[in-house]
Order: sequence, then C-alpha cells, then structure tokens
Amino acid sequence: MRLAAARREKYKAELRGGILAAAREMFVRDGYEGFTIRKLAKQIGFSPGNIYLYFKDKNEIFDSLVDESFADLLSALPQPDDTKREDPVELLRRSLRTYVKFGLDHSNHYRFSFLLQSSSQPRPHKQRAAYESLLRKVRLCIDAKRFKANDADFAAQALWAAAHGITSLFIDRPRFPWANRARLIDQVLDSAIAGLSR
Amino acid sequence: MRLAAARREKYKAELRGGILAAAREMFVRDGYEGFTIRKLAKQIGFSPGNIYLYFKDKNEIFDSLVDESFADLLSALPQPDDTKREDPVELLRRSLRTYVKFGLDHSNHYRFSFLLQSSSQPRPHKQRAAYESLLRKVRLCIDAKRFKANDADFAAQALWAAAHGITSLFIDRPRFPWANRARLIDQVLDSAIAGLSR
Amino acid sequence: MRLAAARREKYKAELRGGILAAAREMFVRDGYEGFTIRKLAKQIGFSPGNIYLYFKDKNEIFDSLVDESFADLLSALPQPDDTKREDPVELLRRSLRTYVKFGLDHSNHYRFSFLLQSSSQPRPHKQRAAYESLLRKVRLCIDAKRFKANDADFAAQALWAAAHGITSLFIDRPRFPWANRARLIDQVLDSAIAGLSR
Amino acid sequence: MRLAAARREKYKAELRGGILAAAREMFVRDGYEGFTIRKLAKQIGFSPGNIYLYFKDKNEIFDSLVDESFADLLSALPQPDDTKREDPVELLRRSLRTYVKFGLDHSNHYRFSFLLQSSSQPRPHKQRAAYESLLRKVRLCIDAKRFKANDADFAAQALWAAAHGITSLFIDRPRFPWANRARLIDQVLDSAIAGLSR
DNA sequence: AATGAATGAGAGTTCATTCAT
DNA sequence: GATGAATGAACTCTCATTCAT
Repeated sequence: MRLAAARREKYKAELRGGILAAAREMFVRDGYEGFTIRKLAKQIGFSPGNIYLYFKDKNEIFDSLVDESFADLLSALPQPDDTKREDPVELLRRSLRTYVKFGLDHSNHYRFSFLLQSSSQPRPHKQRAAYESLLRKVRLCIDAKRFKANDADFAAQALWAAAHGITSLFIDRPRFPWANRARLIDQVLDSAIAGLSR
Repeated sequence: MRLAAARREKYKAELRGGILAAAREMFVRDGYEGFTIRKLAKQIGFSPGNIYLYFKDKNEIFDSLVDESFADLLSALPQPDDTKREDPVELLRRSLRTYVKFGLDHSNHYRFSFLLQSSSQPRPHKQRAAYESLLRKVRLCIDAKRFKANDADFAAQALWAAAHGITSLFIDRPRFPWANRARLIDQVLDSAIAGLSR
Repeated sequence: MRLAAARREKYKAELRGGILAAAREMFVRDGYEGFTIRKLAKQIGFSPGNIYLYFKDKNEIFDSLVDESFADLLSALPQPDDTKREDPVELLRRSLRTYVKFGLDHSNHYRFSFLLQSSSQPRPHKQRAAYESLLRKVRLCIDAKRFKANDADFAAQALWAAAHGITSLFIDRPRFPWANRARLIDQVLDSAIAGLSR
Repeated sequence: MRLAAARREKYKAELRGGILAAAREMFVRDGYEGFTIRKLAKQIGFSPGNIYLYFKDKNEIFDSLVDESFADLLSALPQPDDTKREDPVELLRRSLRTYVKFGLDHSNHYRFSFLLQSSSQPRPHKQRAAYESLLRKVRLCIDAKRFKANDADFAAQALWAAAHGITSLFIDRPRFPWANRARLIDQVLDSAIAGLSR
C-alpha cells in the first residue's frame, strides 16, 4: 500500500513536471495571454479539465515556472562561500559570465525570470534574490578596495544593466547578425567591471 | 473634386492618427492581448466596425505603431551631418545618451520598438535603421583612431547592449529602488565607451 | 435617419422583450441554475454571444424579470384611490382576491416575485412595495374601527400568510386533487379577514 | 459470516446516514444546483467516486433526504390514537401548531418537504401521507359536528394553506420585520379554524 | 471497499471580424 | 462613410460520472 501510494506520488510529480515543461515552451512561444489551458492540454494529450488536478489555474502554472526558473538561476550562480581564496573581482566576473551563460543556455528560464510579463502581479521578491547574490559579490570587491565607488547598489546595478543588456538582446533577437558572441559578452562585462575598478 | 478628395484624404489621415494615439496608450497599458478593438472603438467614440475602414486588422494597428515609434526614435537621434566639428567619441556619447533618454521619456515608443512582442512576425528591418545610425557614429570613432578595435559592428553591438540594458531595466522595473538614475546611465555608457577606447 | 433610428430602437426593444419572455419560461421550468444563456440563445435562434448585446449577464436577465413581475403585480392591485366610497373591508377582500388571482393567472410572475431564489442577493425592496400596498388597505379598516387590533403590520402579515399560502400551494402543486379552487380561495381569505374583524 | 455481514450492513447504513447529514446541510445552504458531489465528498473526507457506492447519483441523495424529512415530519405530528379523550378541534389546533413549529424548528426538513425544487420529478406520494394525517383529524371534527362543512378535503386544504403560508413566509424571509411570530401563528391558525367552525 | 485520475460536456463570457442597412 | 447587430470560435473553469488500480 505504502509502495503503491509512493509510486503514485512519484508518477504524479512526473506528470506535473511534464505539464510544466510543455507549458514553458508554450508560454515562451505565445506569451502569457497567448498561452491557453486548452492548447496545453491538447499538446500533452489530456483533457482540459484534467490540468486542474495538477494546478489550481493558469496563473499557478505561470508562477510555478517563474519560481522554477529563479531557483535554477540562483543555484547556477557561484556561491559567495566558494570564494575564500579567489580574487573578488575575478569571482564577480565569473558570476556575471555565469549569469549571461545561464540566460543563453536556458533562455526560457531567463524569459520567465526577467522578460515575460504576466497579467497578474509581478513577483519582484524573486528577482531580488538574484540581485542580492550579485550585491554580495560587489561588496567583496568594495571591501577589498578594488572598486572606486563605495556604493554597492550603484555598482551592482551598473553591472546588472550590462549583463541584462547583452543577454536580453541575444535572446530576443536571435536572427540579428551578431558579431562573435563570446567576445561580445566579454567585452560588455569587462568594460562594465573596468569602469568601476580603481 | 480634386480638392474635396484631398481634404478627405487629410481627414482620413487625421482619424488614422487619432486611432493610433489611443491604441498606443491601450497597447502599453494592457499588453498586446489585453488590447481589444472594442475597447479602442469605445475610447474614441467609434463603432467597432468602423476601425476596419482604417486598418485591416488588429495586427496592422500594432505594426503601424511600431513603425511610428521607430520613426520617432530615428528622428530624435543626432544626425551624422551635425557632427562635422564635434569630437566623434563625444558625438557617440551624446547619441547614446539621447537613445537612453528617448527610451525613458517615451517609454511607450521604446516598448513598441524593442520590448513588446506581438503575435505577428517581428519587424527587424525597422530596428536595423536605428542600428545603422549607431554604426555610422562608431565608424567615425574608428576612422579617427579613437577605438582599439576595427570591427565597427562588434563595437556598436557592445554599446547597444549597454544602452539597451539600462534603458530596458528602468522601463520594465519602475519600482525597483534604483540608485541615482542619471549617474547610472552615465556610468554604464561611459564604461562601455571607455572599454572600447584606446 | 431619425426614423430609421427610431425603428431600430423599437426593434431592439422588441427583441429584448422577446428574450425576456423566453427567459421567463426557462427560469420557471429549470430554476435559476438550470437556466443557461446557451439554451436561451438556442431557443430564440441567436448565438450565445448575442444575448450580451441586450443584457450584461445572466443576473441582469433574472433581475429584469423580477422587476417586470413586481411591476405587473403592483399595477394589478387595486389602488387606494379607488376606495373613496367602498367599504374598507370589502376593498381589502377585493385586493386579496386580486392578489391570489394574479398569482394564479400569472404564475410565472408570482414565482419570480415570491418563490424563485436567485443565487444573487435577494431584492426585498421590491416585495416591500407590494406589502405596503396591503398595509395601506389594512390601515383603512383599522381607521374605520372594523378590525379588533390596532397593529396594522400584524394584521397585514396574517393576511399575507393566508393569501400566500393558498397561492403558492396551487402554483407549486398543480396536480394535487384540490377541492373547488375558487371556494377554497374565498374560504381562506374570508377566514383570515373574519379572524381580524370585530 | 452472518455476523460479519450484518456488521457490515450496519456500518454501511451508518455511512449512508453520515453522507445524508452532510448533504442536507449543503443542499439547504447552496440550493439544488449549488450542491456538488465533490464538495460533499470533501466535506466528509471521502473521495468523490466513493459516494457512488452508496448512492446511484446526485438525485438519489436528494430524494433520500426528501423521504427522510417527510418521515421526520410525520413522526412529529400527533397521532390520531393519542386523541381519544381530547376535544377534536383542540387536537387539530395542536396538530397545526406542531406542523408549523416543526417547520420552523427544522427548516431544512421543511424546505426539503415543501419548498426546494429538484430537477427530478417531484414526489407527491410523500406529501400525501402528511396530508392524510391532517385529513383524519379534520374528519374527527366533522364527525363531532364541530365544523360547518362536510367536505373534509375542502377543510383540510384550507387549513393547510394557512399553515403552509405562515411557515413558508417565515422560512423564506427570515429578515422581514415580522410582528410577534408566536402571536402571528396563532392568529393565522385560529382564524382558519374559526372560519370552518360552526 | 475505496481511491483519485481522467473525461466529456457544458457553463458564462469575451473577442475579432463581417455585413446589411 | 459609418453603424451596430450578429456570429462563431475561443477562453477559463467546474461538474457528474466512470474506472483502473
């Protein structure tokens, strides 16, 4: 009995995951409003009503995806604990590159985290965690006297702008004839860091 | 007859402009899907069917707004002709500031130009004109040996990333506790330029 | 132009009336929840959406019917002005008979007025007008020293109970083997009046 | 085996009773259409499908409740056997008061017996038993020459109308500013009886 | 005996679009 | 040129009911 229940739990969790995976594709392809429960159900071979056994409503699906994306982004970012021996500016550079790479490798995640707009309330508290992670690393640079300014928020926001700029352009305009992307990323991030350094 | 026809043409063009102005507000306020022809018609005191005398369908309205926005952006940007005496790097800096300022002052235009996603195909040829304008100014810097690299596209794209990053963050996250915005803009743009300069 | 507009107005009002008539049947047959916009539309040969050009939503249809029914009931009741020469007790008796007869002759109206329950808020202010009409006539009897009690509300409520009892039983149980209905009505109303008289 | 079977029967009957009790609450609170098998199952901690082991469908639940309510009403009414020494008119008065009191004290039962409308066919044979009980007591009055008329049905129906009128008004309009309810009941019932008496 | 996943039908409602007037 | 009635398709969501487990 226990076993059967556990197996069922697992099966259900897998289905939930499958639904979310399909939903992610469709949200990105069609936008928040263009996504419909019916298309989702058809896509995964369910009846529309069945979706509601797994999610309360359309918004809960969207929110689950946003949460998932932020969790993945956060866990991809280098943790400050790693840093003990590392030069703080290099840690920062590595973090920003990771951020951009994550965005490009998981563009759907990045869209959910920063680009897609739901009609429901935005969820700024999620973005804050990613921002805080950046902020901590900036503080290390300031503490090590490697940055000109003292204002960690100012510096973090300047860096975020650079990282977000290059990431979102690459994601939103995949057909634009970009120059070498890897070099561009380095150019943008390095310039932003250099502009803050002593 | 000719005269009457001309007057009618003019009247029609005015009406078209009025429809577009109202539509712009609504698209930005409600998003692409939240915008409805009925609400638009009500707003301007027309009957729903009447809209179709001026626009083929909802998408044509959207596309017209995108075109209009790009035209406005382009005409706001400093023309290369202005530049004869100006230091090319300063002209570039001024252009990028203008770009960002235009985005913030006319965030609806910027949204239509670079942020909103319609369900129709994107219209990359419009963006290209804005990019070309930037490219021309970058070439002036390269020709004047003020930039390290020779690759104008590479440099222009790095600068665009910086300018787009700060502009889009400000527009999309108006409630984020930004540090001093004017200084942030300068920091981001100046770093991007410095990173390219000899 | 004026003429065409007026004709259209009239046509629209007629359609509204037709919709209401069909809706009344269906509400009575199926109850509030059993009534559906779609069935209504099918019944009158419209598309479902078209109903919404005439009524905001299902509730507005229901409320319109309730209002209509109360208006009809009120206008059927004898007005106190009629009374100048009439014996007040006879006026009262005549009013109560009219009330019952109206209920039986227009049982759908009576259902909407007093029996059907909508899921929305009830509309007691409508019933109050009918009650007030009864109250005025009771006061005439009291003023003329024809009733034992002074409490007009008490007397009116006792009379209402009798009239409502016989009306609602006849309407709700049409197949019950009632004795002679006309005599029953008189028996019930006369007893209620006699029970209050000196 | 027999024993186990009997115990199981008993268990099943208890569960049935528990389901009905919860269902009664919900039918009265939410109306016939507002009642859903899912809410019922949740309320009693069962799975929706499980309900169908005890009841064929939603309608059978409703019908069972109606039956139950009529049985309770009937057993609350004074039995003719009680009467031997009592004045028949007083027995009748007592019965009618009991009827009204039962309705007010168990308004859910009364609703099921006489007010709620299911989408299924009504069940007139149940009402008949309550009516027969009244009829028997009326006959006693007629036999004792206490009533003017000979027609027991006629008299019983007039009395039922009065009793039903006051009961249903009190139940359906609990917020109406009724005069003293106990006195109103007596007034209505006494008048109805007096109107039949010699 | 009991579960709960699944379905198919249907609810109210809104929309872009068409077309007779 | 302009209207507004009308449509048909789509939407989210809920329900009674079934059935494999």
